[in-house]
Amino acid sequence: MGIATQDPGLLIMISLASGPKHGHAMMRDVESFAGVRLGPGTLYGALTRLDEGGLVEPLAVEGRRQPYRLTPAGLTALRARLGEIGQAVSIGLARVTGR
Amino acid sequence: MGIATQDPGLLIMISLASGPKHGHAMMRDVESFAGVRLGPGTLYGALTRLDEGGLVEPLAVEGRRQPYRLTPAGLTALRARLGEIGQAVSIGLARVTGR
DNA sequence: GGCGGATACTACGCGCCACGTAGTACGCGA
DNA sequence: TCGCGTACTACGTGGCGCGTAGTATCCGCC
Repeated sequence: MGIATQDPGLLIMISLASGPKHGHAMMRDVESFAGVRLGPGTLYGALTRLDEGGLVEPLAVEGRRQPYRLTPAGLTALRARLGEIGQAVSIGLARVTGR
Repeated sequence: MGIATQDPGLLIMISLASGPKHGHAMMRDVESFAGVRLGPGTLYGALTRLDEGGLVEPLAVEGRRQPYRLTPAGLTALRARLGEIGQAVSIGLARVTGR
């Protein structure tokens, strides 16, 4: 579990924030930093949606690999999202620890 | 999760972490601390699922109001969840700021 | 040189749930 | 008594998370 079973799109974007990667590399990265194993259906489905939403974009194919990177809009969206989530989480942590 | 903000269950649990509340009060609380407005279908649906999962439990009805509170299991789950999300978010923030 | 395993995807389908809309009912102030 | 806010219940729909299966390539290794 982990952030577990939800929002693969966010995990993918965090992964791409450290540089362009192809699908399989994102799987490994996400698993290493969040402990979440995304199946292929989950990962590539979310990746396609992020692409359609203009948050990530494909780079030139490298053999069997299709690399992606964050678009400027994606980076902006990620920052905003992380800020909002971080705020909600810190409020939550304050509430669960102060009792 | 939203890490998200698309996880009404998490928002509800954070709301209940500050004390028992009835549905409508959670709506207001969630909107105030997360800026997310949950519609009735979203809120009560998620609340029912949390109840079925043993994470929250209903208290005695007060007129038209049905209050809920976190169960011990719910509090434990919330703490764990917030910790995991917080870690992923801090990693993400480090990545988006260090470039 | 063929065999097995890791890599890197594509394809497909099921089921849950986020979300909106509509409807019900009570209470309160003017 | 009319309207407005409160507090829900009921219901339908589409999206997407997730698993499974299939395809193809590349790399040793004996």
